[in-house]
Amino acid sequence: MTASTENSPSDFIRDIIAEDIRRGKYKQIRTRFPPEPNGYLHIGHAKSICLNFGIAREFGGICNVRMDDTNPTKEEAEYVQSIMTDVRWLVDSWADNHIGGAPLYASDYFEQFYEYAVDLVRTGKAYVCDMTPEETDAYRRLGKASCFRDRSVEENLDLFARMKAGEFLDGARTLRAKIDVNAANVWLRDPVLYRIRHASHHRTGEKWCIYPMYDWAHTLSDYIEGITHSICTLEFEVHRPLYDWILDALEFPEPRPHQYEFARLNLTYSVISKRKLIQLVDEKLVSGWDDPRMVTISGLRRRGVTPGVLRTFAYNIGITKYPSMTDMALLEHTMRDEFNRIATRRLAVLRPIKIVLTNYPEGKTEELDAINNPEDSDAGMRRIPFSRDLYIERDDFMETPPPKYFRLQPGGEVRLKYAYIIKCDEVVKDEKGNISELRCTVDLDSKSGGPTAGRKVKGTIHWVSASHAIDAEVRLYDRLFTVPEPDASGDFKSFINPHSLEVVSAKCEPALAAARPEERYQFERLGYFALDPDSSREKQVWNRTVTLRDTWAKEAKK
RNA sequence: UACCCCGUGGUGUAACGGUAACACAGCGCCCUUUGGAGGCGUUAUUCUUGGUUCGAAUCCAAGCGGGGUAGCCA
Repeated sequence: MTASTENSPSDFIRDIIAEDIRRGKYKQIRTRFPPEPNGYLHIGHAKSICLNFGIAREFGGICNVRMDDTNPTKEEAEYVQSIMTDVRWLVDSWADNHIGGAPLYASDYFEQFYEYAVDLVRTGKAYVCDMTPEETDAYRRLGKASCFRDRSVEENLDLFARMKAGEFLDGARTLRAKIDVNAANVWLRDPVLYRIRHASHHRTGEKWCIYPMYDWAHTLSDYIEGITHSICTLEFEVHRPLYDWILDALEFPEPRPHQYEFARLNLTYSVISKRKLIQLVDEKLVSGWDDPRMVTISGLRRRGVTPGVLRTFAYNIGITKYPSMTDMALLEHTMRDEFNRIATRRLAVLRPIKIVLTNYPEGKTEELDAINNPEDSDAGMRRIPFSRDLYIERDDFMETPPPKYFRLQPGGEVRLKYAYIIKCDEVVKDEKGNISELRCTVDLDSKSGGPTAGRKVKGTIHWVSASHAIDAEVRLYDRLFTVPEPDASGDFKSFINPHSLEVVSAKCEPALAAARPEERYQFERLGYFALDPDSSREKQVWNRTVTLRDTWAKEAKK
């Protein structure tokens, strides 16, 4: 039994919040999820969403979704759409009443950011700097003051206004905070607050040609929105003194927001960084952002992963400051655990081999009872047609089996799930020596519920009636990479798993014709499957979300 | 190099000064009309060394190891 999201999570951030509440520091908790709209959301974002929305719902607060759109050269409206789709899908009924009116945009605060910047200049806490980017870097590394550091307030005010008015070229000047050029923390060495970019912004168009930097925009956005706990990943840890400096410099009253950092998610057999995901898409190594092998939220969704799985996974991995590497097996376990409870069982044969039951009447069809979900008595029963000609899984027959193989073999018996015990009498081969069909006899008394139904037969296999089966395309997905840490050494793309997708033509039991995209299915003995959006009325397309645990595969390897 | 952060079984986490717990993975057994699920069992000098304390995974110091930052990206 795995802990579910109903258990209240506990971590160092929630401890701090609980203490803040106990001391009455804030009237209401307000968190935020601040993606930059320059790519699709991935499973690492899912961790952050579960954290921020989880806190909002546990502490009766609100979580804002805010587009951090301060760099017009990288951001696109297309991404805003995909981000909101993913957030809403993940948050759904779990916490949708804790969403703070969505989405918000940092770009909506550009005017306020500018006014605050003017305040800063006026109080002598910021100045316009004419150095080139290279000079700025060099001086910062040396802890040397810019030669423009001591400009008068009047000159700074004038220059900043003219920056805004568009009088200067890209990169010609910046507005910098006047803090401490010698500070041990480089983010305090007079960081840039504004840069000049004559570029069209996806929302403000041509209105601005100066754009705020992350620290300035983010801190002020948090303050403007009344964020209480601004939670980000570890790489922003060294920015925290700047975050606090800005709040101090503007003399904002309490209650102020506070920044806390946690470790981002690392997952074995995958790459999570946006930069690498975009490479996979651009170089056509996957079919797109929503390729079911991608750890994007859209990819996982298409693969068949549910919001509940992602939430439980987030709960299972916890929140810490230790940069850990989570085993993909934990994600897979979370899927199996959830799907085992909810998935509807069906029979499907992925790689069919035909069998003929020589002593079963030609033209006869029986309807056999089958259980929809042994883990859920409310799921009920269905009937499966049975006849003389069947398909079974190619893997479920071996001419010369290894020890402990207890499926079908020449002269051997096996039980057909929900049906009869059969015995293989003859292996029919084509001219090339490939098996074309197996001829078997049925123990007609051994039907489930029949006189010899209790006979001990070691193996039970799935099957489907040949004349009743429906055809479907099944996409068998596996891990995208062959090594646990694809980006640990060298080029991650050289570790792509060539077998991460295999497409087969399957034979499915007729009940599957009524399958619904939102429902999860277990193809018995094979794995969990979900309908792909590529499905049409004529032809279903199934995605394998994850296989069942397979202890035989392990045994066979020995 | 400087500064910051982090070190608990193979992995991820818990234990909040009172004598190491849970999950995953692995291994073994039982059960099974899914080789699934389930059940039972099994695996630990808490990085090191000092210190504080009746008592330290927990507090302090140093060392070692790992990560992050040093864009006019976020």
